[in-house]
Amino acid sequence: MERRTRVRFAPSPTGPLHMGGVRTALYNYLYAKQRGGDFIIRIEDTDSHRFVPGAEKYIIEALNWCGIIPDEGVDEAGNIVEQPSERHPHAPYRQSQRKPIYRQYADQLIENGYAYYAFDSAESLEKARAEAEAKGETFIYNQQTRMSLRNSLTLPAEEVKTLLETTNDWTIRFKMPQNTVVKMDDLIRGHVEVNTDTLDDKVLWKKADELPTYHLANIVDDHLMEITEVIRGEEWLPSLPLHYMLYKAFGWEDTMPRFAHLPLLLKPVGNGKLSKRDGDKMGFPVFPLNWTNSTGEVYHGYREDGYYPEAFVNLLAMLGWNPGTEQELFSMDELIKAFSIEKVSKSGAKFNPEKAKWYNKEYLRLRDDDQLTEEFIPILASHGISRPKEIVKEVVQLTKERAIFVKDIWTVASYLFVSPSEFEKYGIKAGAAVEQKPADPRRAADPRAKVYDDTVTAPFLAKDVDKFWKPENYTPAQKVAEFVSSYEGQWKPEAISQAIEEYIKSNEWPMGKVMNCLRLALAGASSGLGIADILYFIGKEEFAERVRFASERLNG
RNA sequence: GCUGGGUUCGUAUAACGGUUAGUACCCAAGAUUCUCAAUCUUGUAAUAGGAGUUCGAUUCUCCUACCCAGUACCA
Repeated sequence: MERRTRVRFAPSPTGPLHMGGVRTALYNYLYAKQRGGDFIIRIEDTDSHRFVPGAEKYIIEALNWCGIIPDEGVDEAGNIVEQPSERHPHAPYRQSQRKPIYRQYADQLIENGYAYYAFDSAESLEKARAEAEAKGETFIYNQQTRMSLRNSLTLPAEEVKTLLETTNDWTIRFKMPQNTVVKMDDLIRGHVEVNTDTLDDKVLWKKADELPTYHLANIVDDHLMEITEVIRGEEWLPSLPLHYMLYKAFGWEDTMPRFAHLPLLLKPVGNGKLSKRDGDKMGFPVFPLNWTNSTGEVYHGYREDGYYPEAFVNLLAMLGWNPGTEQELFSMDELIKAFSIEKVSKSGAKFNPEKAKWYNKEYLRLRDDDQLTEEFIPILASHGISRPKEIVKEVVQLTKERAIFVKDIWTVASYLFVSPSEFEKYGIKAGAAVEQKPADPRRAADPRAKVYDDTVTAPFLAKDVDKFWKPENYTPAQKVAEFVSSYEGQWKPEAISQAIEEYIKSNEWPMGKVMNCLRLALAGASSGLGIADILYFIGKEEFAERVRFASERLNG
């Protein structure tokens, strides 16, 4: 009979969830939702030493921000469920609180000869490893070595009994069978075979803290929670044979979940997987949300950097998966429809921060103007500026195509609100909007490029001053300012633009140079919005005033 | 080292034995515009190497190289 699809995301609360983890959660979620199944959250905190306060909350909040809402394991208030209920029948969902469950399963394995007690001290094993390494070998606790170590297979039954009763640091190990080929199937990688001789006798349970290790807890919980597919990171692939053997040892082969091992997320340049350090070093977030570690260091999050959750989810979905069509923009609902685990690629995906920005740009364009305006007003306020909504909306409509993030609208339009004469007061840098382009690493910088000192001409951009603030340009520009002051036509950008152009043409001035010179006076740099657009927003008086200020500052 | 996984333009990927090897990001050029941005058009650029199987291999097999993961009483 067909079982209801149930998948789980099982993070360990050892720190903030990074984007690779979010992607794993996302794929699980998409898989479940497509099949009308359940997406479950389970916290794997069997290692108390690595517990990090706040990590669990962070994980839930991050998933929530992304719109990845668990069906089971997390309650409405965003807490891990501790008491069973109709909706959360398998509570608690935190492994540390499921402590009483596991021991019986470890015992069952011992009774049936699939596991044994091991009394070797951590020190003695470490010593054995060091000795093997000195000889250029690797020490493995397996069928070859276990008969010469201290465990219930080698010690007399009496002694085992005494040790179990009197000592406190023994473990239960899986008795990996000899020379057996484990045949496994992975939804992404296909058929994989491994000989058990290359595997070791993994610790399943530790007396010292009365807790199972990952392997035991994971299999037991997946079984009890009726998980049908395990979708997890590639780093687990080497453990898959052990997990297969465990299902077999428990006699749960009939309900064993199917497995899918996801490729890793790699750093944008160089080799290796994406790590938390990479992001801040290369200027992109690695985490969904900001995270402050115990030493007060802050790691950037996509949310705080201005990404829309829809864009973040979309870009994550496309990292290692594609629909086989040329569609790139997907809403969550579209992802749920289109997703297929078979189309997940096998190889690791290098993360491309430029493409990430592109996604956000696309989502920003898709935004409704009113909504975008609401999002921009607080940013404007944070720069000390308040304007009526209708005005802000017009600015937003005019500039949104130049922005990747909502906050960019400020960078691109700040001079519509603030005169260059007050740039310093508001912390505005002329030409900031065009200066952010990163250099192409494939192209060497031109050594002949002229270097300008912006501090000399501030708030006006030095290289533009050098190029456009010349008598043959600013004399006409000043005339245009006079013309504008007496302009009585329709107050629409198109009409204003037409009038100014006609005026310049009638005087046979060079259009481009005069316009750029004007823009320098109005915006502090020769790049930016159209002159008529600027005038439309700042008004005639301000227009004249800015030209006067520029003349005063730059002439002579 | 050993075991497992992987390898198509710089990046993400498409082509599941037959294509002029496609698309997107990036980059460049042109068009447009008062500049920049946007937009449109065009362009640069890839099957890691070597053997085989086949009428034909990006695709199947093997070898080599390189990359990644695992190799804990961590997950």
